[in-house]
Amino acid sequence: MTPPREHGAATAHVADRVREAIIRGAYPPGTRIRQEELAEETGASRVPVREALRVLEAEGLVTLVANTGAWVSSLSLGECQEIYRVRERVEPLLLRMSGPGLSGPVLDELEALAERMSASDDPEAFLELDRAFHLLTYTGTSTVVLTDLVHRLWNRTQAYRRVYTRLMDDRARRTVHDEHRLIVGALRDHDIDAAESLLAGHIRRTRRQLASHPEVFAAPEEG
Amino acid sequence: MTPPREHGAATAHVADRVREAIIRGAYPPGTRIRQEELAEETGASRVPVREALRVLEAEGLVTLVANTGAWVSSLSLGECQEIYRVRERVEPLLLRMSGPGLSGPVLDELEALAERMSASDDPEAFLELDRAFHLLTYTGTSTVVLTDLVHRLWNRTQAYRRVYTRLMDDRARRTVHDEHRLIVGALRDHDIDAAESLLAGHIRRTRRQLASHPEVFAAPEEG
DNA sequence: GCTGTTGCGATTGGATGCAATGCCCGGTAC
DNA sequence: GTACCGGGCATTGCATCCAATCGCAACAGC
Repeated sequence: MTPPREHGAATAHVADRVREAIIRGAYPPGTRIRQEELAEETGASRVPVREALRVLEAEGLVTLVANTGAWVSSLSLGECQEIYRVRERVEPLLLRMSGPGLSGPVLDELEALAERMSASDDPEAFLELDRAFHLLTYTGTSTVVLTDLVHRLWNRTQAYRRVYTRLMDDRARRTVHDEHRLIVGALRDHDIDAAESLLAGHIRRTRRQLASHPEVFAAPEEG
Repeated sequence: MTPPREHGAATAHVADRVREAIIRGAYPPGTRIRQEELAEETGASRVPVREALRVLEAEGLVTLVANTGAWVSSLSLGECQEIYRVRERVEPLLLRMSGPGLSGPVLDELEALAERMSASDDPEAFLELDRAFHLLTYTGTSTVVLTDLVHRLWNRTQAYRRVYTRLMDDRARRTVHDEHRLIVGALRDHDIDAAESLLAGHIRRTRRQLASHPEVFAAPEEG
């Protein structure tokens, strides 16, 4: 039943699994993570589990307290705004580097994603397609530092986007779809300046909307 | 001789020590890091050493290869340029948030640092004072995400700044000093827009100068 | 002389066991 | 009733031990 994994991959396996679970929403912010549990679930011992937790801590996804335990990181509204402000500055740069490298088929796929998004009204689908859309716009470059940074920023805020998504009204959704279509259009036109500034505005607007919903950051009741 | 450290701090202790050594230049890029050696040096066992290496890997300071070993990370010219481009966008933002929080005494200290820098002509002193200067300009805010990001970007590029510093001629140094003084001036005037754009130009110029010295990124001979 | 191979030593990866710490709960004093 | 204290248990932190892997060097074949 347990496929024999290769030697030297246990830590990465555990980290990948937990990261994925956090992003997927299976482990919401504040969730306690117990080493032994994780070890059992992943079929590893506690040593690679602990290394994985250190990795996730450095990524900002997990918070470790010495001699006490590990929890899925929570963000305050302020910290989340900080991340969005960084994204406002950094993602347009990444888009600038990526845009010229996006092939026709990828642009078609972006358009399709934007279309599917506006067709569906399931918040979880919105969340997933939105993420897929933006991250796909960043696949036109092989820059590693910048791409990695942006992925991390997305990961850290994913849980809060998930909650916020459920609060969006039709008008807010419409605006997002419009912006997405405009961004694809600018990319098609090779108007990278326009794409960059559209994206900056897109993120900035989202940040401000998020700021008007502080209830997103209320710590959920223990249950 | 070995002061009894508190329980639960071994990993952090090892990580701090290695990070400091990398920044100080004691471990240049490409240096092999052996677990047992480190364990002996720090008085810990290999378990916390391995956790520390994972942390440093996530910070980009160390490169781990499974079943093979750990090395101090090297940057290509391209990767370094990437980091500088990120810094160009992100540090002005941090300065914007920090500037209003800088007290009079801190501004005086910044001026003193800039002065000491232009007085000395030792490259190592230049390096250290430059770092101290910029990081001090970021102490006026309690933002944690952004501050941490900027520190990491500085850490990853420190080794290359060290090499480049030795290649700078008088004109290049003069320019740096002038820019530093202008930045302090703008901060004193509470002209945050000016400070931001001066800083962006400062980083951008450095990036371009660095790009014209690709020899900085040549892998040193094995020794 | 050069190339491919095989075995050994060095090093890393992971599991287990024990020590240290913190938390929770019951008890007690006020 | 509340606040403080102490002990047991759950959990984490770390050291030791063993297995897996890699690199290198000696050797055999051509």
